Amino acid sequence: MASMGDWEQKNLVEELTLGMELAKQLQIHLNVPSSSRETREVLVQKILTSYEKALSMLNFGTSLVGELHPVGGITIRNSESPPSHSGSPRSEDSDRDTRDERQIDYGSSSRKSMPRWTKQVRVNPGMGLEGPLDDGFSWRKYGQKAILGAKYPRGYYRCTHRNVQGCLATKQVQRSDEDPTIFEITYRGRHTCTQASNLLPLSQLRENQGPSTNITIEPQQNQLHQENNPHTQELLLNFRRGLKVMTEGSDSHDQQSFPTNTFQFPSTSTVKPENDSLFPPSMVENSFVGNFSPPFISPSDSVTNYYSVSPNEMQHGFGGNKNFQSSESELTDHIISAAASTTTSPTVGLDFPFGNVNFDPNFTFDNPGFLS
DNA sequence: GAAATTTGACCCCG
DNA sequence: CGGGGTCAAATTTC
Repeated sequence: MASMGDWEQKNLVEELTLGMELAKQLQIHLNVPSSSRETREVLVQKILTSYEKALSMLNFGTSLVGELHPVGGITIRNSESPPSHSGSPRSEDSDRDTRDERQIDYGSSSRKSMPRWTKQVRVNPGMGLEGPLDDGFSWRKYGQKAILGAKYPRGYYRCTHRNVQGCLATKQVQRSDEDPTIFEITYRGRHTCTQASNLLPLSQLRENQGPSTNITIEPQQNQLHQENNPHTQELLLNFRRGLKVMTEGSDSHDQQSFPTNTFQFPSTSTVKPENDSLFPPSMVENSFVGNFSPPFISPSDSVTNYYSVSPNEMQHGFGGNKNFQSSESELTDHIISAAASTTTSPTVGLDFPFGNVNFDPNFTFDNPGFLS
């Protein structure tokens, strides 16, 4: 594992460098009248992706979005204006893009304590559906129900590969009463399926993987707080690149233990509009999967956090160890909401979770060459 | 014909 | 008891 640190770091540097290059390109484009807006946006997008990825690399161990209390309690972050369905119609029209906010809550629940987080996505009819529509996973609808007080029915989806791979991830899509453009998508459980299609990193992985298998992710029990913050997950997803992950917990808890998982990634999405949706699948969903912060990251020595991403998940951790949380059952209800994008770039499809990403304060780049 | 969706029944929990 | 979630048979779609 130690070797990985370098590897990660190297990647981080590369990623940031890439971001810088992209920014330069954008700069150039800004001065070139002929460059299309699209081109610029593409660049912006790439830049964002690059940074997100970089952040995700360092973010792992510490950050959760905002600050979750290490142990429990409820945290609410950045609650921009929650979609005020009821109250005043969102007067802010400034941002029409798909904005999303989400809240997570680690489930208190019972048996399957799986983490659960909600994302609200707003889709603009006008725009292309560029949004993050795809979370990359394939979902199969297994139910729809009218919910009390809600005008629109709620759709229930589960991972298509559930039977085959035991992927327990599910999501619920509920359209907001008044603003049909807003969809609240609640994800439960992480994907364990391997529908990888775009595993870019594969090549890298191979090289790196030592004796062991390539990306292996084992369920890890994070006994720490819950680190899986959706943001991170999202980040991960967004870049569909995986890194590697190592985890230590080897014991699998209740749920199924997937032997080693490889990360999964989304690539195809098969989301379809449900009957209640007015829009095409433009709505999105995103899912991610877990990540966590490996226990091995020490706060003090920052840099070495290598980390990896695995959009995979470990599903234990949350519920699995009830011990750590038993004392406060509440901790399960962390809620984080993030508002992401600012009014800028209406057309950016990605939402980015930035706003809340925290760096590890201690983090330092050892690498002198970093961003040189 | 296989796979996905629809939809009412069924189940669990508060 | 009722709401919310899931199952599963029927049906539709590919």
